[in-house]
Amino acid sequence: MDAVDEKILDVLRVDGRASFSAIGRQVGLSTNAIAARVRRMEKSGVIVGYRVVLAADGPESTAGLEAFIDVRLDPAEDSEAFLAWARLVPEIRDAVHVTGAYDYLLHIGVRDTAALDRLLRSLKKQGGAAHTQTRLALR
Amino acid sequence: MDAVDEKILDVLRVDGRASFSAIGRQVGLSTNAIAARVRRMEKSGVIVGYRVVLAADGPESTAGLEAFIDVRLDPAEDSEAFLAWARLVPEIRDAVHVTGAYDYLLHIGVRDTAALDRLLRSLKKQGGAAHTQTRLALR
DNA sequence: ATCTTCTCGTCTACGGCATCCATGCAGATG
DNA sequence: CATCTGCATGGATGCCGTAGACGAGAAGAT
Repeated sequence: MDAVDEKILDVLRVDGRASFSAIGRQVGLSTNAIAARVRRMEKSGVIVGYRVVLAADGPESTAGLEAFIDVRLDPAEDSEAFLAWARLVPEIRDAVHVTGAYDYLLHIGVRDTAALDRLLRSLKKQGGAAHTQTRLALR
Repeated sequence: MDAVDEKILDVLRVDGRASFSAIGRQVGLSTNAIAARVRRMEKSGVIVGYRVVLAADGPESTAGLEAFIDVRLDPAEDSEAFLAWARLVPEIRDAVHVTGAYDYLLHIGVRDTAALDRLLRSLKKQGGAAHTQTRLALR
């Protein structure tokens, strides 16, 4: 993580699909050097992933519904894998491993109850949640 | 925005750098068809952009101890008064009125367990909490 | 029914991009 | 001094993205 890596991240923050050669032109390095650096940051965990930003379900923009979801994972599910998955779901603002009867506490923002329903389904199907409990925010 | 577009977005939500041909393989369309659909969604504003997701962007990295406290208020306690009190306590990052068995969910950050103990005491004495349940964050 | 037109897909060709491998070059280490 | 390691470049190769030509199906007018 040096100044060049920061420059690369600056580019990727604005355009997550920027090609390695385009990044290279901006920071003054070859395509290969950029690819190697990005690979390294992906492996070391600095870069968690990439995601599309949508107008429809941005966390703040149209979050009509805010909620907290307690999640108990399936015993077979890997905790790290769940966290990695959760970070890539735009509706999930934050996911925290906590003590108590449940494993994770999720802070989420969705547009409506239909979106909440979809999120809960994918939590069980793709996230590996064995049991969930949802509490709506009433702010 | 039909079912195919949704499928494309599902892929891009998980991997914002997925190639058009890779998406095409998953949804059963040609590279060209995917590119055209993505272009259309970008132009129409459904897709705002693409961002890299960094590990360092978490809201964390501050206090030594982070926790979530479920609070059930004394029936005599006024909800608004509790909120007003909570806002003045620096350790309380956020207080949200929620549905469920408890009234409020507090997100707090303290230096150590001693500070947590002090906070819990004042919650009951000055905050008017009838019952609390604390879950430590394990990040 | 036929023709027009619009939409949305595939197929093909070509230029650009990513990847693999070889290489050069500094600085640290024996 | 020799060598190892990290990090860059440059070239070869194959995949990806783009653009244009073309076909299939739906809707509407004559």
